Amino acid sequence: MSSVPGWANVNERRNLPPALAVSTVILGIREGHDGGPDKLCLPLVRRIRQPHAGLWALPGGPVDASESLGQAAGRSLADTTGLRPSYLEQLYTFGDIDRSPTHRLVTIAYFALLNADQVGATVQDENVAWFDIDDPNMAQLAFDHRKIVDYALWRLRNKTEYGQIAHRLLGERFTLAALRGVYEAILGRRLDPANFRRTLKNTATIEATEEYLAGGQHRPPRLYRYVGHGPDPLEVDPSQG
Amino acid sequence: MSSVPGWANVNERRNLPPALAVSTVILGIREGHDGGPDKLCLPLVRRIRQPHAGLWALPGGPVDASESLGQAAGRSLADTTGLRPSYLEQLYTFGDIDRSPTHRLVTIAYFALLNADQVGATVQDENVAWFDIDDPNMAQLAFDHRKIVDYALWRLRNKTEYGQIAHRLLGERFTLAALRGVYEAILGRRLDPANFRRTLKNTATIEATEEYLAGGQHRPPRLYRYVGHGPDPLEVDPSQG
DNA sequence: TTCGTTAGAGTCATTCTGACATTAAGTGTC
DNA sequence: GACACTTAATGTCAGAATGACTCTAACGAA
Repeated sequence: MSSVPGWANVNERRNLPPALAVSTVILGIREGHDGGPDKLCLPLVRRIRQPHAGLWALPGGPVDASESLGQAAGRSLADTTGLRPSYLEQLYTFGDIDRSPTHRLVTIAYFALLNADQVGATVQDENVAWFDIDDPNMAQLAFDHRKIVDYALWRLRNKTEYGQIAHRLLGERFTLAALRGVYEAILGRRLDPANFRRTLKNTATIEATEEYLAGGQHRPPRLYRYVGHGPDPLEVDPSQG
Repeated sequence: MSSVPGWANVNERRNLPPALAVSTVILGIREGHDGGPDKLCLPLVRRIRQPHAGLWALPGGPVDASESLGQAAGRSLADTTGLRPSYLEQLYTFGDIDRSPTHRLVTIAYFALLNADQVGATVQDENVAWFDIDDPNMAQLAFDHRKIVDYALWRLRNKTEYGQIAHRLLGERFTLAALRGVYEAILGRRLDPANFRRTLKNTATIEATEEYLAGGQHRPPRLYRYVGHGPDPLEVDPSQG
């Protein structure tokens, strides 16, 4: 993030089009401790340049002339955090005049999901860290990034089809209890295990495998697999990024 | 649309940030003739400059440095068509590299609704015209505007809350039959009048008035009013545009 | 072997939904 | 004025979906 192509300094860019950037809200799931509920969490990067140097911000960067918007989101994410999420979806474009104190900045916000394995493998240092969504440190982020995070959570909770979303927060195979934990973290309330099982069996996007999860304390649960249909019309394929 | 501030020509803008524009899909409702179902329709403007000169396109224009994105959508809409819709919502941002043959163009698409009175009062000339969404002329639009229209229709059909949307396509007061016509046009299928009435009574966002619509051929229907709650977190207020 | 815990299936009452019947209230025709 | 016709509005009923709950199965730990 030291030399930023495409972003001229304030004086140079009078009368030029707005600077264009992408930022990504990356959500992952973290197991609750002491049997508590699972929690949604996300990685933030510390800003090392003005404006808002020192504050935590969403990972992102400027849009390169040679890449599409989705590609820019995927690339800038890999550059700043090393993460390559399995799901990437455009969220909203923020372009109020005064959202940056130094220049006119239009940000296309993306929304990404990471499965549990990827969350665990993340390297953290003093400039990249994970926060629970209810962490007090989340109160003050750079720019209007707090607003962007809130909007991402609102969208997640109002998704009509959780199937896709939930399975992308887990691995390829998962137990129904783990899937229920994801739903509970998103919705913020407990669900009845029996009814949850029945409902999912009717959706036909979840398929039982013949494998069971061994090594637990109690009766080993069956593993399931997601067999959902095609993506939304404008969903991003992160493998192209 | 003759002199477009902010858009340099192709040679000038090598190595500059992408050009930023807004385009708006404005949907209105038109009564079906011969008792047929109501139809969704939208206004298009004919392009008078390259690229794609002569083709029909969504109304829009570049984003001015002094206005927010929503304001740019509202203003460019008034400039090109004279329309001032009662509802404006951001749809999606399109930024593929090759979506314009002459330059890198990022378009923030908006989605607007007009009520029946506003549709009727629109002036049409050879460069501004309304089309039914199933009109064959809609097959070839400038840029990727056909894709934008399709996405707007998909979003409209998948809205969880039709209440707001439907009432903005009608006037302040409306009959249940008119509201049902809007739903049928959006969903593309007939609905049972009795069940439709029952469902709406349970939503509590529609309120009966003491007025009746006179002048019809048959039993005069009661007029209803929309009393919905607040807007979505990021909904645009078009009165600010 | 017993106990504690989770997996998974089943029961039952309530609510929601689609299909359809019935009554109410106006206009136009003879 | 009687009648047919059309739409408005309410009611009924069966099947599906939902929430709360019970019961049995299968493991590890003691």
